[in-house]
Amino acid sequence: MPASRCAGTLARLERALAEAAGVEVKLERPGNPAHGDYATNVALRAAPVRRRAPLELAGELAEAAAALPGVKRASAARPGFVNLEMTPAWYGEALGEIIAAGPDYGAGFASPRERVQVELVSANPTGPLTVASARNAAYGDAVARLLAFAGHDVEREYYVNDLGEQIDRFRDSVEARARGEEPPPDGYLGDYVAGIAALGGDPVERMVEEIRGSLDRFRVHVGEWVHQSIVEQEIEDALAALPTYEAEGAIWLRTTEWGDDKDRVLVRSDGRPTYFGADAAHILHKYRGGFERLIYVLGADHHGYVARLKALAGAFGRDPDRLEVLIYQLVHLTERGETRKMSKRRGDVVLLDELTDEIGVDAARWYLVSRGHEQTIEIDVDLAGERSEKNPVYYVQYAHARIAGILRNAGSARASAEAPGELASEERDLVKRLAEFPTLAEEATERRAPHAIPTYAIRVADDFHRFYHRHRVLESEAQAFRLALCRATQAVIARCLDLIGVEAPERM
RNA sequence: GGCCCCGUAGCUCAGCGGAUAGAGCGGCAGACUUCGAAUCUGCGCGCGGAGGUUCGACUCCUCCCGGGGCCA
Repeated sequence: MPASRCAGTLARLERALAEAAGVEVKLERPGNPAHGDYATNVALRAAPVRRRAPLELAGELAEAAAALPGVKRASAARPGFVNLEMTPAWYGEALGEIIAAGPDYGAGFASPRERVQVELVSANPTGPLTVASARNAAYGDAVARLLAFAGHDVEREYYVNDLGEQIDRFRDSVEARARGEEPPPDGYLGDYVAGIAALGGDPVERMVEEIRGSLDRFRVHVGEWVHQSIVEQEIEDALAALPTYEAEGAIWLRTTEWGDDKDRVLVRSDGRPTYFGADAAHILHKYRGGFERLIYVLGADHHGYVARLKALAGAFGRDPDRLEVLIYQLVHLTERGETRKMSKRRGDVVLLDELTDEIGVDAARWYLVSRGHEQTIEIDVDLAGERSEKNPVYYVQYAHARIAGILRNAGSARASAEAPGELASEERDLVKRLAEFPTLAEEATERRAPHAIPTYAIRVADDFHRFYHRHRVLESEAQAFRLALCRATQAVIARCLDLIGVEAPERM
């Protein structure tokens, strides 16, 4: 575990304690208020190394901690915790730092900064995007936003599979509609086919434009649209750069050397590249774009691709760990308690556009990203609309709007982070919550786990609403401090919402 | 047959080695002449099972049971 590189008041306290203890310190918020503002198990972890009794060591560390600036009281507790209580001045300092950082609070923790490409969605352009792609988009885009917030140089890519049997079938179907005929029996039957036919021009490019429109409305802005037909022109270069071998008339890559369970064919005996061959050319294309880290966002049905993609990175002489494949579990749709089967070809799918029309972009993005990506999501089609009213996203947005209202009423009144004496427990809880944000954002980024953001945002809103109900902001003795607290809370909520592609309204 | 994901409150899910396991929804009972009630307050003997590692396990390891998926 690398030591946290986070700036911030909390991280500084951790570093000071780490110096005293000789091991890394991670402070946590104890569930029990009697255990103080912060606690650490550092003595328990250090005791075996130091060959000391944990409680005794904790006692010494507590003594050292008590001497640190900002620490009001420090005590040891069985079996070896060190509990800390902070001074009002420390809270003022912590809040002041959040205000000073403004929208950049918690940002810029990437080390080293890298050029990163996130490939997301990449659904076949044979039809509109479905809710399955919606999860890919919501998750992949949130990861990309976190990486950018960290300070990386991030590009979003959509890989357009514009070759192959499905594409031929799609073109045939559109052409049939254009002639006023039914699509062939194995063709695409959805209503959108006639719409594409009416537009004229290349059906695949028309479809790609539709997809781009859907993603833009979903606030996922793809920078680079890479076509398979273009990328495949680089396959000769890829073959030259890879340690291939020939067998049974085909060209192979020994992917087993990098942990795949069998070698893979790049070019068939008849000279046509396989899908894997196209992947090789595609990866070469990415490396030529100067990316130091490649991230693929794929559905669980693609988990078999992980080993071979990483093998390609290794075969190109790159570090396989810098090619990440993020696998998210699938979205299941239920209707009247029954699992609904979808087929893009048959046209009986639930579309991304339908989902956003039904419940709105904010609720859809929140919902799709608030579950862990390794968790299957169930969407009940019947309840989707109703669920949107119950969506916690509104709870969080309401906190933001409520603060906006207070700040409007405050006019030009002075805000100051300086603590006006002893603070109420609700004020301390809120500051502590906000102080967690840099660590939380860094962990969410490193784990590629954006669902931690909405979970945290609910807690922030929770702490704020509680504070609001028990204390007046305006015309109170502590008005200046509380206005600063409001501003900091609003900034953190806005940032959380932005990281998952949700709007932060001034009014609701 | 091999591989991947998941079993936590009635439902949907957080929790990724620490103290008394938390939210939302649903249910019950309260709080608006006060900065926005889309809010707040109170009510919950739940970690699928069995071993193991550890001072300490929802968390890590093994096996079993159950659900979903991929490949063969």
